[in-house]
Amino acid sequence: MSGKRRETRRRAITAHDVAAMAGGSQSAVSRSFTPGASVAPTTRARVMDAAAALGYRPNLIARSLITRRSGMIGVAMGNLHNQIYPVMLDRLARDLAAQGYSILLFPAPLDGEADPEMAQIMRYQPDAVVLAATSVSSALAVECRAAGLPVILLNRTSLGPGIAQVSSVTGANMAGGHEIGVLVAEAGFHRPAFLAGLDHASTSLEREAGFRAGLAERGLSVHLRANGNFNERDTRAAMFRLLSHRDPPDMVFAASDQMAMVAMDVARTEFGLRVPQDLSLIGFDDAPAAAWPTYNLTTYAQPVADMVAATIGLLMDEIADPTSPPRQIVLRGHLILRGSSRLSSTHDGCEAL
Amino acid sequence: MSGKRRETRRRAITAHDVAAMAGGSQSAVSRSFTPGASVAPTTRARVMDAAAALGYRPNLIARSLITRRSGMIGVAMGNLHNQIYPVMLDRLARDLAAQGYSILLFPAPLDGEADPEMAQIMRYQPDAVVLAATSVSSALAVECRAAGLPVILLNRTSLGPGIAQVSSVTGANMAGGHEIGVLVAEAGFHRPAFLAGLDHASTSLEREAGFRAGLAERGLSVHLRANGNFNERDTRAAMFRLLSHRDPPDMVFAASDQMAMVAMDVARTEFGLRVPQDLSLIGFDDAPAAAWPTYNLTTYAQPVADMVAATIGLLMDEIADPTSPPRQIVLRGHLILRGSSRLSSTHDGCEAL
DNA sequence: CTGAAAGCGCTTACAG
DNA sequence: CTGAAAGCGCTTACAG
Repeated sequence: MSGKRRETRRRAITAHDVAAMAGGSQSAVSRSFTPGASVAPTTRARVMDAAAALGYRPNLIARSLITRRSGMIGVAMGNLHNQIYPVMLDRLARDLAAQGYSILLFPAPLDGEADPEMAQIMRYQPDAVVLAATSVSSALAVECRAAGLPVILLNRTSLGPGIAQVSSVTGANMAGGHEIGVLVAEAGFHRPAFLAGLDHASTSLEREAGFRAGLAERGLSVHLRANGNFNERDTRAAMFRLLSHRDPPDMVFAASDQMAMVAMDVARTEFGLRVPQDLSLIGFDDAPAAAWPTYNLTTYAQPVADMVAATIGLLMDEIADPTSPPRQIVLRGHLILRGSSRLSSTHDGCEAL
Repeated sequence: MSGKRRETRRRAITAHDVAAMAGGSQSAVSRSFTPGASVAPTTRARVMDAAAALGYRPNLIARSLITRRSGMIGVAMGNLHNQIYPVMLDRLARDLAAQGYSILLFPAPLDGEADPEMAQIMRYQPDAVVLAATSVSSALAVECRAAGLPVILLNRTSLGPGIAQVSSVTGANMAGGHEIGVLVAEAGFHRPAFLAGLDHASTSLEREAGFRAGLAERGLSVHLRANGNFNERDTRAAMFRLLSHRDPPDMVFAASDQMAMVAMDVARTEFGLRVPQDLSLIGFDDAPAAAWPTYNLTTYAQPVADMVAATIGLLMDEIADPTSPPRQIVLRGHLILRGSSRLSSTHDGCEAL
């Protein structure tokens, strides 16, 4: 009768089955599962009993076709090897689950264009999209938003045209870099170096800009600069160049903890330097390993929990009203002074920025 | 006319719109997007032109309702703080994407029961489920499989009843532990300790069993044992207990690299021990940080790429034919001798196991 | 409070 | 090769 393919995947239990068992209509079953719908309590009870007996749960795919709400949030994430991202993803997934949303994960390339794959994700009709990867173009983000699909950039901002047209949540990259720059200058360093990430990444650019501004305020400037590009290989090479320089740096500020840790390994192992006696190192993020005694890394801690909370807040607002104006949220973190740097904590921060 | 709610989310472009523009039926549009469907090349060309002009892409939610294939794979993952899991997830996501599948991510609790949340995921009708967390019960896995939903356990096996009813992919935990046990005994250690993970986790149990067997073959046994439970706090406490013992271990084999690294930090920082002169440390996984010079950790490398490939292979087989018998795949890795342990590499492996 | 009916956007026999 | 029609499993006006 039902000329099924040879698969034995048994036909799923539907609302009709429950209706038959409970002695009601399919509509009644649907209403019983809809909070606030008008059903007699006795009817709902009968339906729920039947549903429990049959193991019925409404099919969310079918529901989303009619409600135009999938309950899924597309998340694009590139560099899962940088500890801070799994930490964010974990938090995001748990907090979204608490609100009844699920994550459709989209692995973005580390470099290059991710837009085609991104378009594929949209075919699943996510209720919103979180972009925590640099490889999805700002242009696409702007386009999504124009089409009424909420987009939140997490730990990045949009550069270029349309910059203010899409929402973002970031740590205080500029302020953090600035605070570090000021402290470094005040601590008496003379040859500060910046270990940059990818040059098109807002995180790296903003941290560098803040760092340079902070140094400049105290009459210092970046002595050396090299690109680690947020990956291990380039970071190692960059550190080799910096430390092989005829006039090597006395401190290195890395655009991420992940790079700072690789930098420390190179300094210690390949150049026999003591940290912080011979070289001070500072990172950014407060990745879990930064606190491990072996690294004991001075770093500007990003407020991950707050960032995720803000992301979800924006998400919910924009889902509720797609016309709500985009917002750029910048959340202050705090500097954590650890043993990898000779720095005093006397500085009182820089509220001015 | 179309009494939309106040949201301005503009009506999506559908196959009807494309049909109207291309001058054909909605069926023709659908066929044009279905590889191998019978459409005249000229018709398909007209449709594709119109689709491109309108920016149309078939709605996968609607498609999956009728095809009963969602193209989504549910992935339950618990401990994203253990580096090996993000690495696996990244690989899994990229390899699945290459086959046209997307990941619906489900953050499993680190301990306790994840079954209710798991049931929620199933409402999205995933084509299969990958469980890489210990908190989803084997009972649920068996149940899914009975219902025709393919389930693959990744980096864990099913314990208890129904053990052979669900597919799994693991590294050679037993063989790896065994190889380490034999080498440790041959290297002349006298007081080996085992730093265990969660006692209900198959990974920890199998690695321990192998280790004990290897030691026993050479007339040695585990001198001390403590539970780190795969988290930092318990691991630190466990190491304090082991190293404070009146007769402390001369080597520690940890059930994961993540624990081994915490153990190394405690040994060095809190007890002033030199590694490996005063204490040898061995881990399991070959997490990225294990190779970093600071840790330079001897470890049994899990073949992550192979494990992911095998998982996808099983997935595809079981999706194609849900009646195909479950398989348990165990993939050999290899021991990587690094500086954290005094071990010789003369041992020739243990093919017998 | 309830059921019959329309419809979400597709795929797929079915009959030309 | 093509179009009209049924139907995937739901939600939601609509009329009782």
